[in-house]
Amino acid sequence: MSIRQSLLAILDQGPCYGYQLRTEFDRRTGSTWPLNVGQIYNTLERLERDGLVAKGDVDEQGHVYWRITDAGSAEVRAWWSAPVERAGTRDELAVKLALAATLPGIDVATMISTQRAASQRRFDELSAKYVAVDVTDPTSRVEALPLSAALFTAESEVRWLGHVAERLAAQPRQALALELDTEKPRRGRPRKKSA
Amino acid sequence: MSIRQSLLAILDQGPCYGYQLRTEFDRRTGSTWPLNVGQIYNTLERLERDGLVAKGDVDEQGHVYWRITDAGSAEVRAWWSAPVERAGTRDELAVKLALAATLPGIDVATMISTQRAASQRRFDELSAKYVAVDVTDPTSRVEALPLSAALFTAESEVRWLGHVAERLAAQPRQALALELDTEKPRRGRPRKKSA
DNA sequence: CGACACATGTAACACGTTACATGATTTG
DNA sequence: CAAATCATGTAACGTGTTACATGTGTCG
Repeated sequence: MSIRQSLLAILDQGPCYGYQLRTEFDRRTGSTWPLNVGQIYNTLERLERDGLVAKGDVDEQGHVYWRITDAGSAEVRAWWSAPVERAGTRDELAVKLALAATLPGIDVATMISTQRAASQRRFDELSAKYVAVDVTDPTSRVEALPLSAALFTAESEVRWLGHVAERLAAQPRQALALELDTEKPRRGRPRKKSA
Repeated sequence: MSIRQSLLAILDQGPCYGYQLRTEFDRRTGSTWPLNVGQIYNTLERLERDGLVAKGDVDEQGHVYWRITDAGSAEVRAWWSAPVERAGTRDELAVKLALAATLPGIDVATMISTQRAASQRRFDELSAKYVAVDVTDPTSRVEALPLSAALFTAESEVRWLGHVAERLAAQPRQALALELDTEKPRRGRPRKKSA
């Protein structure tokens, strides 16, 4: 959903052709999340299908311009004014840890420390890059934003893993482990729970 | 990729039938990320296609059991031993903010404070739930893990937004804004950059 | 000429998501 | 019987991702 919205937001500034959209997206995100050019054309077609953009003129140089529709602009306005919702988003690490903690026979402690080391390493790398940002260079300045996002995420991950490790260590080994439920439930409507 | 791996990890404990996998996933994740039952059967077919699971016996009650293959087990082992990679992951909020900061005419400050308020609200809600966890209740205990993950994420988000707001406030208004590049580049090989 | 960047597109596929169809079984 | 749960599946669709085909124009 992120690419759709991004292209739409850029097109809301004025008509663009496909390749240009890639360029614009790239310079505005510090080339942090490279975008395959083909993806642009796919997405534009889908946006057109949904009535959010329209295929416009072709200029002397053969560039195919796309312009946003009113419906598209409305969607962009909605995007800017509404916060990004995180509820319900499956986070691979969280899922993985939840399973590691509840499946019998998994060495959670090792898993956590491995992950923690990786996250810490990532944090260190990002940290080094972040302090190296040159505020006098526009390109570098733009990179700072995505960089800081990743940095905060990594830091939080490290702290969360620390927190979890602590909590888990305080509990009897495998206190959370749940065997597979081999008891075969009868089919049919279950008995009313006795209050 | 998260569902695939999850089902595989559960199946690595022993054969399960489809509906059971849903149940197992649910209880192990505190029903935090509800899984449509249909998804299970889809995913199982795809796992079978990839040779990671095999359709096994049907028991007296008509349950269709699936078992993991050696290749599947190997994949599970690999999953447990390797850290979750975050590099290259597009984060909608980060992308959105990067665009908000670099597209002219967007009120970044408002966007940030709206988002910050939403994230803070979410943090507060999760916080309340987290302190209400009853460690004596197995179900509640399991919920704590996903809850804490979301909690740390929300907290980090709030802090990041604060950080960004601060940095942005310290700069001249719209210092990052980049106009659409309307200069039409000639096609063809570009001139060598003059060092 | 050859390499390379600019530029547009297509086709296929991955995973995740939902809606729907179907039926068995049991409780109230 | 009706409602609810257990249980299996199918079909369609959404976004994102990649590989590939194709062509233009310029620089060295």
